[in-house]
Amino acid sequence: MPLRFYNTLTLQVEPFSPASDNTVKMYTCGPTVYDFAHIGNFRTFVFYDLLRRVLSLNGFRLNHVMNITDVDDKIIRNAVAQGKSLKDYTDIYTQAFLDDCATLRLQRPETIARATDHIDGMAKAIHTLEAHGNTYSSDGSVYFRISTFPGYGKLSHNDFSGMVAGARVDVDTYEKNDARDFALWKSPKPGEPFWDTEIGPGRPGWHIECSVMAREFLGDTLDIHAGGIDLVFPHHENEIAQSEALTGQIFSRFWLHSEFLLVEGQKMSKSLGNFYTLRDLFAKGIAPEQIRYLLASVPYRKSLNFTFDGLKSAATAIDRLRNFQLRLNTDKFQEGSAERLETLAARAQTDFRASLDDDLNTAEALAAVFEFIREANIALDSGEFKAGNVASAKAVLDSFDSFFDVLKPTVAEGGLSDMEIEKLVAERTAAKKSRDFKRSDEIRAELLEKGVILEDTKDGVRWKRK
RNA sequence: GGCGCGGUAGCCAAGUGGUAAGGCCAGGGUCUGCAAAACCCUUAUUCGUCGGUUCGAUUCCGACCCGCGCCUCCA
Repeated sequence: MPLRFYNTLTLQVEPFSPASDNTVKMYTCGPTVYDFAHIGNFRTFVFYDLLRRVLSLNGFRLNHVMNITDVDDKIIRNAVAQGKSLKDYTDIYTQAFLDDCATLRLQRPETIARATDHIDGMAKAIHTLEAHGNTYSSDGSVYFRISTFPGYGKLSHNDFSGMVAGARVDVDTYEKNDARDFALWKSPKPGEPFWDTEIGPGRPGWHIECSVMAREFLGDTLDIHAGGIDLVFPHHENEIAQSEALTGQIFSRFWLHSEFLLVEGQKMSKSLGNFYTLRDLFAKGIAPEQIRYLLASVPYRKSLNFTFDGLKSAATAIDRLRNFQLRLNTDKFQEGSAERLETLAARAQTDFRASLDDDLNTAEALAAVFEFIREANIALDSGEFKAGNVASAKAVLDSFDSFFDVLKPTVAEGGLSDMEIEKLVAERTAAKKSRDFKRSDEIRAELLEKGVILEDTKDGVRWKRK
C-alpha cells in the first residue's frame, strides 16, 4: 500500500506523492512568537516532524518551509508594554521556540521564514490582488472581498453562497457578509510599527504572509500544507482565497490538520492552571523524550489527552524499548540464527512501515514494535535468540527510532561520565566477588542517587541512566 | 443552528462484516546474595444507547445520548 493521507480538502484518505520530481513542497504554519509555545502548539509541531519523517521514509526529498509570525496585534501590544522594539521582543521567543524544537528532536525545516523579512513581497501581492479586482480599501487598509472568490469555503466545507448578495438577502445579512472579508493590509496606528511600501504605509494582515512566503520559496502550488485544525477556518480558507486569486493555480494539493490537545481531559487554559510550556514540564522533571513519545503515540487526527499519567506511562514504555536495546547490546549469544526470529523481525518492519504509511497511524506502528520486542524477549530468555538474530532485531529498533527518536536519553548536565560510572561498577563487581555485599549495595545506592541503575544479569552487570 | 472529529478494559489507544492489537497500571511468577532492576503470564463473551440489514456487526444503515473543535487572527 502506498503512502496516504487524510486530505481536509476532500475529507478522504488519498494516496500521496509529490506533483513533480521526487521533492515534496511542504508549507506548515509555525508559531506566533508573542510568548513561549505551549504543549498544545507542540502537538502540532511534533506532527510536522513525523510528517517529514514518514515522507523521508518513503524516499521523498523535502522542501519544507515554516513561517514565524513575528508581527501581529498581540506581539505589538506586548512589545510596546515592555518598551522593546518588535525585533528585540520577537527574537527572544523565536530563539526559545527554536531551542524547544531542538530539545524535542524536531527536524528543522529547510526554510524558516520570518514574516517581517517579506513585507515587500506581501505589498506586491496585495497590489496584484488590487489589480485583479479582489480588494477594496478603507482608511488606508486593504480588504479581500470574499464575494470575488467563488471557491470560498471549499476547505472548511462551509457554504457561503447563500450569503452573497441576492434577492432574498436583506441589508443586514449583506453587511454581515462584508464583515467576513478580511484584512490584507492594516493602516498604521499611532505608536505602532509600520512599513512604507508600494501600497502605502502599514502592516500586513495575518493571512497574507503564508500565501506570499509559500509562493516565494515553493512556487504556486504546494504538495502539502499543514497546520492545527483550528486554522482551517478562517486562516487556511483565506490563504486559499488570496493565493488562488493571485495565481489562478491550486494553492495546495493536500491539506493536513492535527487535532486538538486537551490537558487532563479539559481544554488547556491559563485560568484552569493546566497551561504548560515545555519549560514548565522540564521544571517538573519531565524528560523531553517522554513528551515527544506521548505527543507522537496518539495519531494526529485524534484529539490527544495530555496527562501526567500519560507522561509516566510514556517513560515506562520508553524504558521497555531501551531495556530491549540494552539486552541486544550486552547479552551473550550462542552461534547461529533462528529463522523464526528473522521472520518476526521482517514482519515487524513491514507492519511498522505499513502503519505509518496509513495516514501516520503511530499507535498501530508502536504495536508492531512492541509485539516484536515481547517475542524477542521470550527468545532471549529461552536461548532461542542467537548471535545471528541480533542484526535484524537492532534494525527493528533503528527503524523505530528513525521515526520516533526517543531511545537516546537526554543526558542531564553535571551527571557522572561513562568512565566514572564504569569505574564504580567495576569496584562493585570486585566487592561482590569477595562477598562484601555491604559495600556492593552502597555503590549501587550511590549510583542510583546519581541517576544510574545497575542490573545484575547472568552475563554480568550492566548499567543504564535513569 | 452550520461544518468537522470522536465515544472500545482502571488509564492511554489500534482495529476489522466472521467473532477485540499494543502501552501503562494492578495481580501472579521467573531470575537473583537481596532486589529497587529485567523478563514472562493473567486482566474487555465485549466495543455510548436503541432499532434495522445480514447466516453473522464493535465494524454497514437509521435514530438518539454524550464529549470536543471551528464558525470572533486560538496549534
